[in-house]
Amino acid sequence: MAKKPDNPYVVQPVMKALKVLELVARHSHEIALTAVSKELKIPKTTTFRYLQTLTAAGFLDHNRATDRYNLGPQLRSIARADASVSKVRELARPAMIGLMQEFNETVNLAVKGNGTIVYIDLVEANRSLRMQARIGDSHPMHSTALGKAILAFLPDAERQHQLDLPLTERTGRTLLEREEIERQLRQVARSGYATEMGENEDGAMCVGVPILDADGYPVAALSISAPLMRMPHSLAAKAGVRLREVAAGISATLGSHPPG
Amino acid sequence: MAKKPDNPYVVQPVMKALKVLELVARHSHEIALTAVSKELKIPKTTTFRYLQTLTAAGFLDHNRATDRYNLGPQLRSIARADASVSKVRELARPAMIGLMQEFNETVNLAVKGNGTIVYIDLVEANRSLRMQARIGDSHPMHSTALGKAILAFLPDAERQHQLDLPLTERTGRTLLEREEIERQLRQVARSGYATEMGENEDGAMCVGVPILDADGYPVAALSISAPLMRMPHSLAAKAGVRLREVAAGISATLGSHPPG
DNA sequence: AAACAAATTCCGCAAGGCGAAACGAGTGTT
DNA sequence: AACACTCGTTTCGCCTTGCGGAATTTGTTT
Repeated sequence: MAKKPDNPYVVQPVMKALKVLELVARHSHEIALTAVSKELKIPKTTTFRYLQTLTAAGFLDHNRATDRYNLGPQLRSIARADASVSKVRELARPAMIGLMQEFNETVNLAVKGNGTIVYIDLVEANRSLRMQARIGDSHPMHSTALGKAILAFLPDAERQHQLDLPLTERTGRTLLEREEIERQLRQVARSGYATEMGENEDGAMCVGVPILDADGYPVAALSISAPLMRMPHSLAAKAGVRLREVAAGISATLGSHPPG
Repeated sequence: MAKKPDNPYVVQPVMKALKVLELVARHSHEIALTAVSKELKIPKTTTFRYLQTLTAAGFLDHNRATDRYNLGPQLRSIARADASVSKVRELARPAMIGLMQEFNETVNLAVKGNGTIVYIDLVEANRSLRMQARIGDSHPMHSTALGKAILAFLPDAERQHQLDLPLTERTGRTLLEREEIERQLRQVARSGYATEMGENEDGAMCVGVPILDADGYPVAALSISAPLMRMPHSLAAKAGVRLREVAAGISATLGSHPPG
């Protein structure tokens, strides 16, 4: 009876719904219920339910006028985000290695999550006292140089929205006053780089800059992190300037694609 | 008990599995079973099954080494195909309108399906006797100018594979001999355009040219179709030359993106 | 080696997915 | 205008099969 007895853990409704999703996607054009049902040999009622579910989840789009389905915003959004992350990571990696060698400190790459930044790559300095992050970790925006760099270049509305979220206190130095944060962000927008001194992790500091896409939107951020003791303000400023240059190069390459 | 009683036709396992897919995708990095389970408040066993299913369908990828999951090839493939189709359609539309006005005949745009071509756009001439295709229709490759244009520029291995499939006889004039078809395709490769005279639909003809991506792969084809009586060989040749120019422009714009 | 954590397997229950059939809306045909 | 047809939607009762707690295995850390 089972059509795919390969893996006993395969959930049939899910598998069949994915086949529906795939068929719709591969059709290159909106397709109707009956056509899907016939093509996949799945009873009309069942197909109907899957299409409804996929649509409710945003993976498909239901054209009321023609009663047909095609790819939905959710899938496109996921694909776009994934492509963006891959591309940034790929473009940034060589530059990150260069920066690591230049400063002999850990270099981090992160993208914007929801109220947080998520590390998507990092190149660690070969020192015994190293920094903490792991790929996939997420930290608050307001307590990291990576987050501040992104916040400073976000469209006003979105920045306000982010700052409206509750701000967690990571260390005694974490900035929590709205006024203070906004003042710093304006400064970041002017100088082009953000610094953070023990605001996210005691004894650690970070200098970060945004990476902008063709529309000037901060899709990611690049940073150098170090123990506070190894990175005085003067060196941090120097790092900020270098980061700004490097990030500008990456942004330019990203932006060379005319927006879709 | 039901979490989303909105739509009574929503299939819960499918919906929850899609949430899992979305979470993994949004995580920007590979994620482990337990993390997904905790995040979505879905029992570990169930989450496990969904991850297995999504992986079996190719939507996720399971990293055996780290026992973590991330986006799979299927999703990327769907996204790529979709983006490609959208982009070609968008780029080609103005040119298609121009061609329609120039020749006062229907202009068609199609992509490669599996052994077939699929119409993804068309601009119809305002004449009483018009051609037949509708967006989403698919026709055999070997019996259409669109298909021949694509076949002629396919890598050898793939072209052979396509021609190995059974060739349906659409009209009395449809080419069915392997030798004859291959000879024509070589001619198409030389001249840069393909013609078809009553081989797909009695009384109708078509002139088609390929649209190539940055790698020279024929992702789509552009054609002008007309009743045989209105388009003698001499005019068809003229149309072929124009189509070649127009398609070259579209191909160039497509190719301006360095490959990912 | 023990202790822990995470992934996989097992199993019985009943939630809920399935699909035949009926219904209704829309379209085209005579 | 009435009819026939197709396609999408809804209903309903059967019973498959998905669910999740718990046990087991795997592999990682102290």
